[in-house]
Amino acid sequence: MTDTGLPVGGSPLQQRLAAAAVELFYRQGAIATSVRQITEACGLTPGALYNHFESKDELLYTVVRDIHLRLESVLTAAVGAVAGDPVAELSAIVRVYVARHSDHRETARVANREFPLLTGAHYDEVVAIRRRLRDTVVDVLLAGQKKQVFDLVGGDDRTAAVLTALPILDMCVHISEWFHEHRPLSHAELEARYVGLALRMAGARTH
Amino acid sequence: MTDTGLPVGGSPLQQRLAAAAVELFYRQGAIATSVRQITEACGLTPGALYNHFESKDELLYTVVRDIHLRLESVLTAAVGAVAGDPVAELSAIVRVYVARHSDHRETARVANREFPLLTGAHYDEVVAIRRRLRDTVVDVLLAGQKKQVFDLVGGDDRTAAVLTALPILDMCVHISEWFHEHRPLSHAELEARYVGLALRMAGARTH
DNA sequence: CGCGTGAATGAACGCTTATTTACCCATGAT
DNA sequence: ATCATGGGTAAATAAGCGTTCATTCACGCG
Repeated sequence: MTDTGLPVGGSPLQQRLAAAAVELFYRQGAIATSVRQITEACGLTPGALYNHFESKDELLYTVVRDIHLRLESVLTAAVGAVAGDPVAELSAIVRVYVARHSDHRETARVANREFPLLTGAHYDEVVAIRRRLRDTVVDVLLAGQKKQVFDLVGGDDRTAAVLTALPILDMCVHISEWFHEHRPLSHAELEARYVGLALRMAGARTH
Repeated sequence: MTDTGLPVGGSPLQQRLAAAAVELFYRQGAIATSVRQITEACGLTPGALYNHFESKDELLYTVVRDIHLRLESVLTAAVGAVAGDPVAELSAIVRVYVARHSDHRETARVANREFPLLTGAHYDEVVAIRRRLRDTVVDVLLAGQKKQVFDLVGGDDRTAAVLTALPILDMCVHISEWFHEHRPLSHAELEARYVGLALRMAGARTH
């Protein structure tokens, strides 16, 4: 199963347009990318886009939402596979995030940088997904704290868990900002190191 | 000494224009902000901007560069004040970063989000500052590793130090993305928790 | 064969953009 | 008193934007 991290729904041409849009959004941002550029990348003229998407905004929404949903689906699968063991759950979360933000950093970066451009219900929907993603980590940390396998900085309340979850996610998400293929580091090794960092941040008991 | 984190050089009107630009760039991004909006915020018409800046691009460059230089100056002062003690140096770095990215998060966010828009020599100059900022952290980690007060994840080479410095900076920098005043947390407490996290990540010996 | 349909086209729309230009007016110096 | 100048304005410019429109083209079905 090859997983490019790109949106998968819709007709073949919708997929090609979405892929071209992601590529361009990644390189120059969504605002600076014109409908002309997107369609030209598919060998079409501007008007053709409107046979497949309602507007440029709806294309952006589709792309950003699908990337988020895809991450969520991969994440819940990975966490579910080791349910009940907070250390394993946190490790799985970090591995998924690192993989997606180094391997598919174009899509990841587009989703994270451009989602604030969405408006109204579209924005709310994506923000809700992001909150669910964050809460997944918070819940794992709280469960680990309760089982005394974690020792969070700043106490054992929810605030402490949030203020540990956010930095963990921040450091993983922003791999996509600096990761370049020429770095002499395999993805597996990067995952291992970040898992180590996250476990330290959570105060995981070393045994 | 009130420090807004805003650019300070230039004539009074240049400062007002720069401050208005930062405010607008923060809320809607530099590309989506028009010269009209910037000058209107100062009670002027668009053409007036060109009496004080060569172009919109040069205004962006000035703003972004000055914010970076200001952070660098504050940072080197804070590190220099505790030179020789890696734990204190790392703590000072994190405190400066947390303070600037929660207290002055408008300027911080503008600098971090918009700097890729710069081109040519302007871009190179800002990237050079950012590299110096990063290397400051790397050097502190390496010094601490050598003195055996740190125990880095992944060994004691420079790669291990870089791969610890980047996550530490990432988590600090991106406070500006989620920090809102209504969070029930004082800046001092946020600093303390982030210092705790960073020391854990560096494997600081607890004594 | 002829028709319906989905999809692409090229041209135009109305609007906004950054920037330039010509002009005007106050201030301060000679 | 005169003049230069810095800094403002309104207006013009050229380009680009997202989007719409009438038209055409190619294809599958009765």
